Amino acid sequence: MSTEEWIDGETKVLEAPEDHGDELRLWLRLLTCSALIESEIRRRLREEFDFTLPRFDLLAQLDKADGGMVLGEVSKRMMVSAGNITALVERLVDSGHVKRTTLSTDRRVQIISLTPFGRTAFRKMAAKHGAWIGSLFAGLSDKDRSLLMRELGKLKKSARDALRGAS
Amino acid sequence: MSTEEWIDGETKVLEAPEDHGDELRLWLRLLTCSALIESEIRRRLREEFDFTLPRFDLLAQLDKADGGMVLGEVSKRMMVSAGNITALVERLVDSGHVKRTTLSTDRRVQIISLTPFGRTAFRKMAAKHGAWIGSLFAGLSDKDRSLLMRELGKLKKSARDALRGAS
DNA sequence: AAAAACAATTTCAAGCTTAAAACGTTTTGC
DNA sequence: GCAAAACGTTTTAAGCTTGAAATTGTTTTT
Repeated sequence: MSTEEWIDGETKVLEAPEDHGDELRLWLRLLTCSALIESEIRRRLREEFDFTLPRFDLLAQLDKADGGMVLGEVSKRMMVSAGNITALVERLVDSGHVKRTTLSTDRRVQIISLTPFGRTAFRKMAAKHGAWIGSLFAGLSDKDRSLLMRELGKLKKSARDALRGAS
Repeated sequence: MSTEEWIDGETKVLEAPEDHGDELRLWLRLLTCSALIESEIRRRLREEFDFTLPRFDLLAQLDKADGGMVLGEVSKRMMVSAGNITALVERLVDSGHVKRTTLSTDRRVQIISLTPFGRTAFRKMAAKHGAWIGSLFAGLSDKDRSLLMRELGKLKKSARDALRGAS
């Protein structure tokens, strides 16, 4: 075996890893973690409160914002399409958790907010939700958590940067 | 302020952090990362191949398994309900990517596998898919990736352990 | 002030997802 | 051998999700 051949072999391994195997495995594991936790949260919300995760998420957005929120803002924060929000809000209004008003100065704009009933219901669920998440993450030390937080921050930035570049 | 009060205050902070704020922020960030990456992958699959992510994922499972796969196995590996698979497979059979056969020794069991067309189509998409993931993760160093992999491994274990304990 | 551009939301069609019930099929226990 | 339990899959009803087209309302141009 000549030196050239050997170096070429190494070079290929080092400089042309075009299969992205590491990244794919990492992505798959990230997805597994999300799916595992998310499906458990969905199950418990349904069993204990007869509620769905999208409904809970929307209420959570409204609980953070006082004075209500414009539909478009809800859509952006929840990272779902605008059309999605329409039906979701419709059902939450029906069930009495949310009320909607049209902005008087711009009649295109819908503002939604929690009803007192909605706020009470949300607070009750949120307390349990926090405990569930707590128990699912209980196997991680403080160090693990802060490490994970930091690394996910880097990933978020990496993905956002890639999106900016692509669009 | 008495010593008792002061210690009690500290103790509360150290031993009774019942709001789970850290864990919730971590969970939210994990979700943000998944959603960001997943929606981009969905978008590109649709734009470049007119394909959906669930269809791609199912093909990926079949590509890994040679000799086909039992429906129940597909369902478990994809972490989706059995009823979901039925319609998904139906559409993939219609589009010619997948073929299905009934196991002769147990007529309850359906085995599905890639058609040659399906395999070709999948391989083409998978190559692109790998590159997309690669670019979305490009901002992470090797060190970051291995760290993230390890920490997500711990999270996976933590969540699974919590699930075992709860059920 | 028309006309055109832009904006926020809704509607629509298609597909995904779930839990629960139903349907055949196979295995188990007696 | 046969009833009952277990199993793998499909069906069903309800809700979620999307992108694109349509609707309605506002602002900008001309």
